Amino acid sequence: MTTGYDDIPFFDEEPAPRKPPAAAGAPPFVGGIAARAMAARDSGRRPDYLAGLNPEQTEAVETLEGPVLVLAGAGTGKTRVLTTRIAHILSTNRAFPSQILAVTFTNKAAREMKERIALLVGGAVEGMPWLGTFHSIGVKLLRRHGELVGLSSSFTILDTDDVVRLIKQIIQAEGLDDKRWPAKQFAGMIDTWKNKGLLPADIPEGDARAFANGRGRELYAAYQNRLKTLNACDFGDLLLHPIAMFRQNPDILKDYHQRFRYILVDEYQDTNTAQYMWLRLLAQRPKGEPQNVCCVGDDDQSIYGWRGAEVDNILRFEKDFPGAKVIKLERNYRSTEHILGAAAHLIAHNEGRLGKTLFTDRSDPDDTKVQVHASWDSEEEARAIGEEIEALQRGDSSGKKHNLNDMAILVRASFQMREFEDRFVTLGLNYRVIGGPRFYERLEIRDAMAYFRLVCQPADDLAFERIINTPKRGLGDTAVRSLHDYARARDIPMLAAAAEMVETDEMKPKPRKALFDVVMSFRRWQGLLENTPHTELAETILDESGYTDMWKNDKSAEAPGRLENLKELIRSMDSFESMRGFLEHVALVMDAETNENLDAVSIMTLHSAKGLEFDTVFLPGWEEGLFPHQRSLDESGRAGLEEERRLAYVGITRAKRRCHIWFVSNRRIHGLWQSTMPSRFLDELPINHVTVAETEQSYGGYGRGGGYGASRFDKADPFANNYSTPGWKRAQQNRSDATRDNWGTRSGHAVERIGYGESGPKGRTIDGELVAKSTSTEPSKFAVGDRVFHIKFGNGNISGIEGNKLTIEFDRAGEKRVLDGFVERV
DNA sequence: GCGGCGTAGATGCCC
DNA sequence: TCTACGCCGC
Repeated sequence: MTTGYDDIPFFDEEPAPRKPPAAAGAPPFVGGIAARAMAARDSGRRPDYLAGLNPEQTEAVETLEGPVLVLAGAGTGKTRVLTTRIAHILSTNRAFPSQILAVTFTNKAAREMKERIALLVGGAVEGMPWLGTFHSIGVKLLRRHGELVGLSSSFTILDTDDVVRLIKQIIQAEGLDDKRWPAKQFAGMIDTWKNKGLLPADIPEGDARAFANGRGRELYAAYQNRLKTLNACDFGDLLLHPIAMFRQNPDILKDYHQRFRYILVDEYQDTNTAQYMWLRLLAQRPKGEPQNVCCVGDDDQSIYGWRGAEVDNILRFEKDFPGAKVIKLERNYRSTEHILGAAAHLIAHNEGRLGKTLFTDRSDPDDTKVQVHASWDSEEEARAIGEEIEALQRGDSSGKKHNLNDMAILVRASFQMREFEDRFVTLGLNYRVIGGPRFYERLEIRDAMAYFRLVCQPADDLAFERIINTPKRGLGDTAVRSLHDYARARDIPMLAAAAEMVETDEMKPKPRKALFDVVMSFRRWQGLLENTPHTELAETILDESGYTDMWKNDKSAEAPGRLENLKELIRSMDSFESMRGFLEHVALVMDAETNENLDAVSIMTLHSAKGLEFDTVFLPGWEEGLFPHQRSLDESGRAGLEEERRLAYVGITRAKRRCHIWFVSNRRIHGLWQSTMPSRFLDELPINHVTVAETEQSYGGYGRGGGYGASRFDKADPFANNYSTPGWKRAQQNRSDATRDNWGTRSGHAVERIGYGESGPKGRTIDGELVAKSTSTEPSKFAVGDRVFHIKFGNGNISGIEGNKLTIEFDRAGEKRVLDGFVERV
């Protein structure tokens, strides 16, 4: 039994776990859990949290010593194992929460794990300081030890947009043509190198030569230097700097070795080389000491090879960690036999697997086979899926009505979404789109953040350049260029240069005055940083800088929404302790809240569907070229095909009860109609778990065999229908044009765009929800002055009505514009 | 400082 | 075919 781990010396700022006044030699307590666990043990009962685990899961939870690889198939209770394992470590007093390193890939996963652990151990564990994404843990390490790699603790995290702008500057500064050598492309190259853990000195000759006439390495080095002077990091650095820091400072690494008694990694199949190196460093232990590393993953769900993930990491685990125990979780708790059978048969076509086969022992009387459907073109596909959804909504064969929330359309590529959006808007069917640009990528949010960044981090030149003339202050290109030159010549940040320059007469009086005002403002705000509440400061900054006024004076349609977003930004700062903490959050976390009260079909890519599950899943677009995607095949050959197949596997295994696969004969690609072949994956589905849906449409007869030969799902007989005539197509076109002007016919039809910032293809964003523009002229069922209730904002009074959009003064949340469908009269 | 026009590019989007 | 972006002209 361990004792005394609370006196590890090196984290002064972090309160050591409280040590209860226990008798000498007694184990430390973690809240009341230990007591409960011991009581359970002493009474001969297993602790509650172990109840209900199957034997493999139990083994994965209880094998705490030594390296463990848990191969957890889709729907086999992976998260449960991870969280229970942590709960088990905690409640048996093997470690304090702060001694467990648990890494996830997404903030969402981290959040969910925290919540579930809290549930398991009765909420008695205050947080888990080292549970987070690779990147957020990287930030934490760098805030502590950044000076060892040349970063002060206030460093900024740049997002891809900042990075591209910075690289562009460097390319230009090097006298290169930034059109011939696009910054975006080079940013991508740097990202690839960093994923592999390569610093400028390490990159392969060929790579170095490939860009800017052989100056790739030089530019990469210049970029890294520039980051250092900016006191900034890109995402890759959040992994690479800690690696360098650990390598150069073995004593610090050793401290962390002592600290982290247990290491857990989720989604191990998605780790890239840099993450692997990072993990190896932290997982090292002196000979004879157990490496308590537990990696959880599924090689069959590795779908991020294109962004540097190395499936090899998981395939090689037993070699990397000698003596590793491999536990397979194959008992599936999610899907029906037919769905699992279809998925298993498909994925069996991949080579180089560790080999798992999912099974379920729950038989389901109305287990339906996976259904394959054919449509003539993508428009008909959207229509057919829409009908299927509405049918389920009305009630299935047994009369059961289904919620839209239990259905999802999972596409291979985001352009496929549009067709569904168009269709659902005309149907008035609620949907939500998940993915795409994020809240923090909105223009106004980025501007505001630039102000905050510069206040917290005066060396942040990128932020400075972003806002120096926003709002317009008459500090245009000329002024910025001379500031830039001045700063470069003296090797000081631009804000500092500005402060100096206003003391000289290098500038004309007008810009000089403007610049002087800016400099003084920033001085003032910096002075307020320490002892003003940060939300108040944020508001002050946006008001005094004239930024709020800029949007207030803006007459464009987006302006009110942007002001609303700024308010939302400030509101969301409330839950953070400081402005710095908030900045970090926004840099790392980009989640948008979903409105769970809205019943809506989810539309998302297969990639973003990983980890989710739905009763009914629609998988459209199973055609050669789209799925598997041609580019994947071209770029990565067989490996690419296998990754595509894993993607198909992920798609099918998202379904709990019903899985509908669709393919079309004609799809518009880059604007051109092309006739398409059914995906080879269709032929890889087992006939005994799949049915070919009889076509409901007038379109007659795919699957008649013959013709093109190879596939069971052969192309439709082009003469069996009249949809291919130019006239028909024109009619279709007219129809969709007409609907485009009049979509949102059903008042209150709600569309939620999660993660989408700027207005989507249509409509506008009101309070984060993209709302179909309604041309409805029917009188509102509400009247000005009505007292209403909104699930998120509470009670309020209607102060204005415009179609189906209400302006409401909420008692607590202030003025909001919401759709009438979201409120009810009280 | 904007709007109009021409051009390139058009998987995936985590942190 | 659609779009996003950069450049140019006012």
